[in-house]
Amino acid sequence: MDNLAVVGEGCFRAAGKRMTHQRRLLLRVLAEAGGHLDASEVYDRVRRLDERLSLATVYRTLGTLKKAGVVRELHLDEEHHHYELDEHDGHFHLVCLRCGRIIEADSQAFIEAAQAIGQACGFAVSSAQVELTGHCAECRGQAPG
Amino acid sequence: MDNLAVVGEGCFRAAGKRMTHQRRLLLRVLAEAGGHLDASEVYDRVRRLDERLSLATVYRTLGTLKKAGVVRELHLDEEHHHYELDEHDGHFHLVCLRCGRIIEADSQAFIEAAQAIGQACGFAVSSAQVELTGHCAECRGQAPG
DNA sequence: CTAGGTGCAAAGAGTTTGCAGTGGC
DNA sequence: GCCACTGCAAACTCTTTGCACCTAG
Repeated sequence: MDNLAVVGEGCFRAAGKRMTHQRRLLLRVLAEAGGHLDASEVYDRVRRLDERLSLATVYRTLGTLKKAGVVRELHLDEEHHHYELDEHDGHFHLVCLRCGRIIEADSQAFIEAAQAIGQACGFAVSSAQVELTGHCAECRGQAPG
Repeated sequence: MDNLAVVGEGCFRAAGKRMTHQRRLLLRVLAEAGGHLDASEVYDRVRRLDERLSLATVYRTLGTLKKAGVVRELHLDEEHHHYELDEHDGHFHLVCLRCGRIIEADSQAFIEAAQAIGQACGFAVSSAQVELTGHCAECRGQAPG
C-alpha cells in the first residue's frame, strides 16, 4: 500500500508543497491503516515512527492533505473527526449502534444513485459520504440493549 | 408544523421526561425551522422566544431529544454539529464546496440501496446519513474557485 | 412534596495559532 | 539562502458538568 503514499507525495508536490519527513510518515500511517483514523490515532502511530512529531503538525498536515484532496475527513461519531486516504471510490461506513464497530463497504448502486440525485438537483457531485447506522450481524444475534 | 412539536412532546412523555416551557420552545424552533440548525442557531432562535434560556439547556435538551429519537444529529461540516427533527425519511444533504449552501433532497433509490447493502453485510440498517459534496447549479455556472 | 430540569459559570475535549528555530529545494 | 514547515505552549471554540434553586407532576 506504499504506492498510495507515493501518490500522496505527488499531490503534495503538485500543490507546490514541500515533502518533509513528517509528512511522509503521516502518509505512510494513513496508507498502512487502510481505513479511517482519528487525529489522535494518527498521532499515536506517527509517534511510534518518530516520537518528536507534534500533534499540531498532525492537525496542520491533515488539513493540508484535506485541501489537496489526498485525505477525506469523516464525521463518523459524535466526538471528533476521522481521516482516511481519499481514493474517490464509492465506499462508505456502517456503524453499529450497539458495539460501535465500523464496517467499510462499497456499493456501485450508491454511486449511481448519488449521480442521479445530483443531476436531478443540478448539482455536480464530486464526493459522497455515506454513513449507515444500525446493528451488525453479531449484535443482532444477541439480546437487545 | 406544530404537530411535529406535539409528536415530540409525546416522545418526551413516553420516555418519562417532563415537558417544560424550555423544551416546548426548543421543539417549536426545530419544527418551525424545518431543516438542520446548529446548537447556536437553536440557541439564538429560542432566545428570541425567551431570553432567559441558557445554552447549557439547549445542549442538554438536544441530547435528551437525540436519545429519545426525536432529533437527529448531523455532521454536515467540519466545525460543529447540526440537528433536525428526525422524521425517519430518506432525506439527505448536498453540500456545495464553493458557496457552502446545503440543499436537502430525498431519494427512494438511496433508501433501497442502503437496505440492500445492509443485507449484504448482515447489517440491520436503521438510519442513514448521506452527504454529497460538489458544486451547486449556480456555482457551476461561475468561474471555478 | 419530590425529583427532574434549569441557569450560571467554570471545566473539559478537540483543534488552531503565534513565534522562533529548522531544513527542503 | 529563502521561505515553508515544525515544535511548543497558549489560546479558542464547542460542549459538558457541578451546584443551588425552581417547577412539573
